[in-house]
Amino acid sequence: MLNENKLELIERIGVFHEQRGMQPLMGRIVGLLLVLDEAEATFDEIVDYLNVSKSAVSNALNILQLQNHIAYKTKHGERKRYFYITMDRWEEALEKELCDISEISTFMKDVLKVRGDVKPEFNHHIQNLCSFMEFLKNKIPSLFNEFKKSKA
Amino acid sequence: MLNENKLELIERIGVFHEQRGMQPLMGRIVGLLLVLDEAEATFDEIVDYLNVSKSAVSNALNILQLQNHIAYKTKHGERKRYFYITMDRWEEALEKELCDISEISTFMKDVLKVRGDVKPEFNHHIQNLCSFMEFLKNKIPSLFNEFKKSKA
DNA sequence: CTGTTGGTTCTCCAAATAAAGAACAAACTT
DNA sequence: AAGTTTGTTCTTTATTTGGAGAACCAACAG
Repeated sequence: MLNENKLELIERIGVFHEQRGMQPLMGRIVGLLLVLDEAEATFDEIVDYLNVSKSAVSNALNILQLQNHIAYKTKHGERKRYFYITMDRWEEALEKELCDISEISTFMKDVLKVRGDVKPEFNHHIQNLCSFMEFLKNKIPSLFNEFKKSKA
Repeated sequence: MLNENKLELIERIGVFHEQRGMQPLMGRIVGLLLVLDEAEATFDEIVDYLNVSKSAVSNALNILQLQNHIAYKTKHGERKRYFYITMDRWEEALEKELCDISEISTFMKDVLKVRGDVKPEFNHHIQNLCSFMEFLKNKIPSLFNEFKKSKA
């Protein structure tokens, strides 16, 4: 059993991810795998800790794997899968998030294409937003670099 | 009536926002207000263009206003409201989005608090993620500045 | 005060989601 | 070959969501 702190934190993490489009159980599994000291759990452990059905866990784990949020390893002599969060790739995940946002500019460009010139100021704001998105996207790698340097 | 291009673009914009947690009609209204040459529409126009019920529009418009995505103005001698996207504040909106993401670090810090030291490497990755989030958050204002300078 | 315009609120319903549970299957054990 | 472990898949079900439609209301017009 998990203590109250951990349980509550799992729920918070669950809700956070839920609000970004994950289905509820997926977010909770992410929370669980973050909170467990060993940072991993088997299928059955997940079922027990979160008190949900096997089918729900099976489904959630598969989606999480497809989205590269988790992976699993096996241990010698065991058939069980040990699922864990691919924390070593947080940069990738975060970069994806950021690029995701800057996807706004792809459709904003299309907005500009279909808009007439009745509201030049409005159009100009859209232009600016697009430009900034470009700017930001290009900037991301150097942000990571700069960060790494500041750590060294 | 809107042409095929605009209609399709409205749907794309709708889906984009839907995936980030807006209810369907809200996203479509945002699309409509972006795509219309006048960049504004009355309540009834929205009902007609999108072919939905007044109740749905009323509800969606209220939420969009609460979230500061849209606003309305009135015109002399008319009672009608002209709703429009507050495009002049795209920086604010974007900054909010970015801060929203970096909210990850608030619960990641709590994760570190409850985690033991069994997996120091895992913990270290979390540390790094948190640090980068801080770094990014602090960097946002100077990114806007740098962008403005590059435009001038 | 009666009708009209512009919008809101309330009740109901259809569709989508997400999970339960049971049956199933593959791989390994004995 | 009979059972166990480790999941998966399929069917059913409870809950949530999102929008329709009608009744309602406030402001103004004649």
